[in-house]
Amino acid sequence: MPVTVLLVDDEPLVRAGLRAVLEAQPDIEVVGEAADGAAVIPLVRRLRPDVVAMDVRMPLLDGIEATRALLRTVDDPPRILVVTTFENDEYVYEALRAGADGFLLKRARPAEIVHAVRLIAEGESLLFPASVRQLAAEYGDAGGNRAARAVLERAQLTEREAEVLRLMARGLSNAEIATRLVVGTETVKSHVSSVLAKLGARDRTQAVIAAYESGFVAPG
Amino acid sequence: MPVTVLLVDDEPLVRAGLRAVLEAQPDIEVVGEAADGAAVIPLVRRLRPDVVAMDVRMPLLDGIEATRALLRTVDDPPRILVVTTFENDEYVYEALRAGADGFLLKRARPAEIVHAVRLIAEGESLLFPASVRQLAAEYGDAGGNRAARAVLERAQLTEREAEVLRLMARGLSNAEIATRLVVGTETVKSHVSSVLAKLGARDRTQAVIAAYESGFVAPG
DNA sequence: GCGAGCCTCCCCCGCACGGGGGAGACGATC
DNA sequence: GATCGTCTCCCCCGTGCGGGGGAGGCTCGC
Repeated sequence: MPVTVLLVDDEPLVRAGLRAVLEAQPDIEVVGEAADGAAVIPLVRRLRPDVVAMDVRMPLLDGIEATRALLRTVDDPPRILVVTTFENDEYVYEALRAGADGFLLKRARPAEIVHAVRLIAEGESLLFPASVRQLAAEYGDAGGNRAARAVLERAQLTEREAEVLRLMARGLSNAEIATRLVVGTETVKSHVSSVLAKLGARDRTQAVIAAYESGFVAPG
Repeated sequence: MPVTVLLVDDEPLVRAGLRAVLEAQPDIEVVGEAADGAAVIPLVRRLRPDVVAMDVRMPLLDGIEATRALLRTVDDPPRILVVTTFENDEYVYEALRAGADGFLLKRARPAEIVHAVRLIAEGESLLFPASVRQLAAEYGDAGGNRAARAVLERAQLTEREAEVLRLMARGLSNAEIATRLVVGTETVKSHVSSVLAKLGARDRTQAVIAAYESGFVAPG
């Protein structure tokens, strides 16, 4: 069964673009569109999409409020992928706090967009978009850590996972962490994988960066 | 030809211990001992050791001053390995600033001591002793970043290496860094290796940690 | 002119890492 | 009692990573 997607954006052009990109994939199906946040809830109830790709900045009801409303009022709500134009849009972080599962730049390449939808649909997070952070930093991002903070708030690491992340952030290898925690390396790998998935990090380096950026660990 | 080592420590017991550990190695030779910093310079001139393993806290002339004096007055000075009892000894960081090449805990296991001497002799740095940082953190290290700061001061990264480290600290892979810098991945690997060597880091994760701890990159 | 340092690229190679599965044990919750 | 989440451990497998070499071209300073 294909991944079903509902597009929510006030610009028809963007909706058309997303539709074209996504429908080119055999395993992704765009089941509906909405032009503003207010129309989302009834549509979700009727169409039951797996993923809602939602713009943040919209008239009437913005992406943040729409996200809150969705999660509050709909049973078994869809996964929410926030779409934004700007790499350092504080609305995005608000949306993540509200419960969105990931975010995506409109200028992303088609392959990235497709990848993001698939990941989100699989229940993964998409919270460490390196490209976003790079761009943000290049443009003098003064609040990049807001994103990371939102990440860890939403990450919901278990106690053990948090412990593992702390040790990763001290530079320990999986084997060293295993020794330290008196468990097998396979166990550590399992925890590390969970941490990476929850943070949306690709590798341990990115996870450690997220830990620093979020204040989960602090220099000094 | 073996690595020649001069031991400098005011405690005979420590000297004897280091000698026993080091001389057990076929490729390491202890060529002399000194009980305080003042005796070091003439001994170094006469014995020309590859490595001086030097205590920091000594009567008359401490390890910091002895290090400064050595580097100032001796041509082709030996590599200096600072030996310390305490994991968070600010004298050590002073010594690193003065020009020491690495530091070592007295409580380290023999294999680690041997390893440290060999590394130092080969011209490598030993500036990211994870064990030290771990212990320091466990004991409530409030100034652990002093060590890291000293590291980067001494690391003497080239412009390119610094650039690569910055990108590593943004979570980029070697391939991504290569694309960004418009060079080959082999080139990036070469720079990364240099960075790791200069920082005494074992892998990119540790390098990124050092970057954060030193303030080379900052969260937010 | 010549060397030193830097940047660039190349080779081989071992291994830790991370993805993708699964599975048993335990406690809490329903 | 059944279910869920967590923690634990296991398998296979591809590959990015890092160590170990080397080498050519460039600029700078002696």
